[in-house]
Amino acid sequence: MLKRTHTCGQPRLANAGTTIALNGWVNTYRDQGRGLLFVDIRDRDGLCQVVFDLEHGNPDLVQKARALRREDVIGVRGTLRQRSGEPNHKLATGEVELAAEELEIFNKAENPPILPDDHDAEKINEEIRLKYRYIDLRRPRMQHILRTRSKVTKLARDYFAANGFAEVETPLLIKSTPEGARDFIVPARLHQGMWYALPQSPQLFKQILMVAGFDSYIQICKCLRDEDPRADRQAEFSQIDLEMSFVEREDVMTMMGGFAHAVWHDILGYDIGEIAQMTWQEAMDRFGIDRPDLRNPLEIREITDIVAGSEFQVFQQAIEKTRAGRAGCVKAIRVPGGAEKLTRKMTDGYTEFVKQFKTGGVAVAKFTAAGFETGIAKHLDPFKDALVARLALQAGDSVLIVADHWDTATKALGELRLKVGRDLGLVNESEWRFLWVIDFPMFDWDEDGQRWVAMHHPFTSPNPDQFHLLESEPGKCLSAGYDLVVNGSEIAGGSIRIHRMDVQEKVFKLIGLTKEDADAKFGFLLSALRHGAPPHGGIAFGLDRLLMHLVGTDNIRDVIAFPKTQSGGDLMIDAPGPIDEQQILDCGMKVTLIEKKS
RNA sequence: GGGGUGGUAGCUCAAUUGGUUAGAGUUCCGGCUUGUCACGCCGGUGGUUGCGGGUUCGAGUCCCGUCCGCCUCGCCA
Repeated sequence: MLKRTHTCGQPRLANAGTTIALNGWVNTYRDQGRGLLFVDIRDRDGLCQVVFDLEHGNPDLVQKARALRREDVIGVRGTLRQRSGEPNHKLATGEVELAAEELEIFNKAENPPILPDDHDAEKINEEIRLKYRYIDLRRPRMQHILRTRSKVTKLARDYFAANGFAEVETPLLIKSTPEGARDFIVPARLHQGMWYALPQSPQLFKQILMVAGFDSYIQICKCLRDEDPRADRQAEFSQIDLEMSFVEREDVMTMMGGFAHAVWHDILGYDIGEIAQMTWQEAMDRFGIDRPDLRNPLEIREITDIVAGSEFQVFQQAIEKTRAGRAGCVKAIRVPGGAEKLTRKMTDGYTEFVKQFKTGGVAVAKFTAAGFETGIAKHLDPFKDALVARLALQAGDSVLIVADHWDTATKALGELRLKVGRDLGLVNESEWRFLWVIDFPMFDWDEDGQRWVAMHHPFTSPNPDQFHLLESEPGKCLSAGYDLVVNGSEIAGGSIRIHRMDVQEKVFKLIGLTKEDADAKFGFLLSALRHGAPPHGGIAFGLDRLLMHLVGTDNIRDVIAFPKTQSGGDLMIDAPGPIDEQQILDCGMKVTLIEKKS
């Protein structure tokens, strides 16, 4: 085999005059006639121009090279020389070329269905790219992304190892849990009729590792949740998972903040500085979302108290609503200069937009020196002075108003704020705005189930000063959870855990888990808590989403080597697929599909 | 489970109101071409219009069903 002496991105003018060899794929070829042929050879780190000509090579060599086609795999040996033509400044190797003296064709390639060309890739149907993922991954962009991913995981191992963390693997075949996402399940052949579940996270195992005295644990692991994917969500995803003993909230946040700092510094050369903190309540009030994008200057203000006396039916009806113990509300966004910037077509679109969040629409009014104009102006005029003060209105602004249940209005305006910000170009895309969101509520009231559900997960501890609310007013009890948010995206989330059994039992009871159920599902955890559990807490960093930010993509499939589609399929290996009858029988089962109702 | 959108040559797209033999660029194949680098010039191959049914003298186009991709709501402790 003709082995390489360099990779294709390496040759420089300083190497000119030496004999080198390259291995790689034929990226393109440019045949200039019988005596001269250019071939760009590509490997993981770049392109280098190879020249076949009659001055350096013999006629047989040139003839052999003329048969080369895109994606053939070759080895070339020859003399590196300065280009006699113009240098190509688009290539790192653009000043030199390899004058070929020897060519080995390792493998002729069939005419490729797609080419590994970043220029084309944006246009190519993703379905085709996923089917031929081995060609798509040859693209420089994809090589860069997956190598960045590798750098990040190495950085994580180095950073946490330096801080005394031990990497411990937790099992993939575990037991189904009642709370949370739908589990992927696996039949247990040796226990016929019984099932394993694949882990949604190593949560309970890492807590038990704390009880087991490991003190500080890290794992870069796969997590599996059988729920519908999104652009930034896959059923199978990776996280950097850690847990620490003898710590309080700030200790975990400091440790993880340090990691985020290291990642942005080492990968992007960017100093993220001190990470700000904000309570969940403030985030919801000002931004309508628990992961605010602070690059967007628009803010939400509640005006329920101001318009409480309004005769406007929409306001009245909203205020009279109650749900989950919260009164309905009227909230507004001031859009600076909106009177001119927001067209009728846009504001009509906004009403359609918010309907998907189950609210009726958006009321719009312009504000001028003379007062409110258009839309619901006449309903706002009676409250003009108070509204001007509350919203800091200036002539030329617009106000967007939603009146509904508290959670509906908050969600609708939170999403609308993002959309208006994008539409008007208010977001500085080159900025990084990090934020810790803290003081989450322990529980959400589930209207359908008429019970409390854990907002984070049921092992999250209340904040130290909140224990007394656990039984008296669970709805007001704040947790010791924390989310790390960057540019409106949650990239890490965790909490201080409950380390005392009596507290854990109270929480289970609150979320409607009977003692028997709790013992059956989590008996091992309760037992562990009785046998010397240290105060502990942890956090998990979403590796895929982290990479999306670092490489600048809004498609999670771009940062996963072999991702799945929205229907959970792998188009390359054509999974999922059927299994042999015998495989089913081995598990003591037979399969009967329930017919879909039409 | 709901909403939206798309599927035509290997790839990216076009095709008027339902009307001739479904076109173009590119890949590929052949020829030409000694300084190109998204090389260039000439010629050629290439089609179950996702699949199944229906309406019609006639369907890529209209209707019904179905499969697949993407976006999204629900969901994601």
